[in-house]
Amino acid sequence: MATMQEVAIRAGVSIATVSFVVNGTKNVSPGTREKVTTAMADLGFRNNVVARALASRRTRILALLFPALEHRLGSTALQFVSSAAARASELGYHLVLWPAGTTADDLTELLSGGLADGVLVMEVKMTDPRIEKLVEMDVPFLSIGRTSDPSALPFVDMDFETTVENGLDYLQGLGHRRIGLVIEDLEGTSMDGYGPHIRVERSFRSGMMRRKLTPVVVACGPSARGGREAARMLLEQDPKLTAVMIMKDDSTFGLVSGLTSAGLSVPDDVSILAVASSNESGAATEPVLSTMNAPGHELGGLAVEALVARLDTGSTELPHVLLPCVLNVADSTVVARER
Amino acid sequence: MATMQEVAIRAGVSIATVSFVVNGTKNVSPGTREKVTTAMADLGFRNNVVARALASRRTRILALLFPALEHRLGSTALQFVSSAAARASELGYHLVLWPAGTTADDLTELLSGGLADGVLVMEVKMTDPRIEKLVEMDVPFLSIGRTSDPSALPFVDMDFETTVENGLDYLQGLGHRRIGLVIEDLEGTSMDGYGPHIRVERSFRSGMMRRKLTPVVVACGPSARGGREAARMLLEQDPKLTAVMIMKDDSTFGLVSGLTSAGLSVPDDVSILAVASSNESGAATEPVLSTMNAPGHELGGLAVEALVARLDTGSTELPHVLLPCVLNVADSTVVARER
DNA sequence: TTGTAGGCGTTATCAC
DNA sequence: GTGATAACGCCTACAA
Repeated sequence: MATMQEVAIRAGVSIATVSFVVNGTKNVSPGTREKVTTAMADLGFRNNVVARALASRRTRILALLFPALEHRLGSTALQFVSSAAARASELGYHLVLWPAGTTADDLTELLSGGLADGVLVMEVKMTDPRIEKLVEMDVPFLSIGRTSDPSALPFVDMDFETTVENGLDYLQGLGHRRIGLVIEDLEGTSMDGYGPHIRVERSFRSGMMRRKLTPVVVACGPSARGGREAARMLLEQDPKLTAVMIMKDDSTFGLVSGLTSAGLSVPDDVSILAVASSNESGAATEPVLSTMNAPGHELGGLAVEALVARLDTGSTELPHVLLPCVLNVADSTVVARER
Repeated sequence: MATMQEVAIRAGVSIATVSFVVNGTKNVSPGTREKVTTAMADLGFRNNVVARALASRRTRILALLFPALEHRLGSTALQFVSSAAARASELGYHLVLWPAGTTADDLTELLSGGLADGVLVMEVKMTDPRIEKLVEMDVPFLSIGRTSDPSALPFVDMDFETTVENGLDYLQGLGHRRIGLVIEDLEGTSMDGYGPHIRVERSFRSGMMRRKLTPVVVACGPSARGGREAARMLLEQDPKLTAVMIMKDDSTFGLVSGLTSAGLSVPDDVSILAVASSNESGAATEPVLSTMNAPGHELGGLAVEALVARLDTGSTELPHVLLPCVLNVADSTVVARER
């Protein structure tokens, strides 16, 4: 790991010149450029990220905050991360994942050195201390998901309203009129107030009302057991239910098995539509689930693009990107049949 | 974000003194320490990580490389990451996840600046270019998992041999003699040659032989479909199978359903033992699976400890830590019944 | 116990 | 087109 100094000496030029060719900051005559590049190659020069960061106040590093570690990184989150990393790389940035707690303390510590040029925040809650901290510290950021009042903040997010609406349209088109919704039970957890569930429930209720239908909503505990319990509660509220939308991948199997245990067949008696899911998750169940796939891939790329645009161009406009899930019909949804 | 300089001025001391109290590098009289700390508090001083890194050639950052992004981060990997992050934090380090590709190129770029003091490598393959690169660059690292010849390298890993042995003991103790193994089919993928599957298969075969039993091994494709297919293949090889060990969480449900479709009941006809799994994964199936839980939590902590020990004490000894999975008996394993 | 001053490896502003 | 040369913010002998 040679330094610029060493390269400069070997190339017989000044250290400044080396810097110019490394960064393309200024015009350098083909001759000296040649000398410098071969010197770099000979010495195996690698620009020192830390020194560069100190001098230029930019690292070309993007930090992706995720309170990970509390629940598993689902396949949609992974899609998001991976496409974000890819896009960042294309744009000349590096993406690192920061397993920061939900609190904002140790976050401060790292950002204060300018270790990252910008920050992506995942798993945003309706009111999120991290966001507040970022605003306070004046660090360029972009959130995936929205706080309760996101109008003044840059974000990309799933368009839950449209997603639910499309889902209801689809199910209604199949003749379903008694439709239930299963969402995750996050009361009392650190994820209480988490946006998606709230937005989905709200959209579901209003969408059903608008259709003159009665919304049946159930909160679902963890894992398969939670799903089975949800099935029981759903049937308790409406024994004649013919369709269920569920936004909780790890409980979907339990839901199916709960319905089956109750003597109902999926999809013949009850259709199931998994929301904010993926083909991969859908394939894990039998029958293969019809899903509304989370646009994790697109959002990841868009998030990075928006953030980098802000960084590179200094553009100050606030990106507000909303993408709905896209319907993928498989084997768990069929035409409604009265019971 | 005040600088040390500013703090020094406000406290009426030299910048060096501030540095001493910040780092505890030297003794400082209670009086001046007091002045400095209040000055820091007043100004909201935050140590600049980048500057510190440049001057001291250490960042107190640990990079965790994972080729993530190719398959989802399972719950055991997550356990690992989260406990590693926690332990790092306790030891005064920060853990960042680096979604580096399997290749070693962009890895070089970041490490060359000394951005991370040390590196943890996950998902190590039998022969791994990243490891080679790290050795070449002389970056302190520790791998989770082993290359094919790890004797000269520091690692922590699951003890697959013991795990399989214990699993076989347990099943044999229940009277099972016709036991199958399902492992992931990684041929031709970038994970081909990946250690765990190879080690597990090897241990299984030799363990069965030693018991004078006939090993039945099946490679399993992705998702539930793969599991069903695996069930078919297993029964094809031995229709009288009474137990199956499976190391592939996302296909376990498919395995169960495949066996069920074949008219076999789990666990009455066939016991199932999920290896390198977790209670969480086990609960996602019906019946709840007996599992051999991956020691992800312990390994995460140990990995960080070992790496930090090497960093802080300059200790040069090579940690070779092996931990077996621990058996958790649930509802999918019962006494063998002849068919 | 505290202060002085010379780096750490780049970037960037001026001159030339 | 190139080359000095201050920063960047902190660490750390070495002095005092």
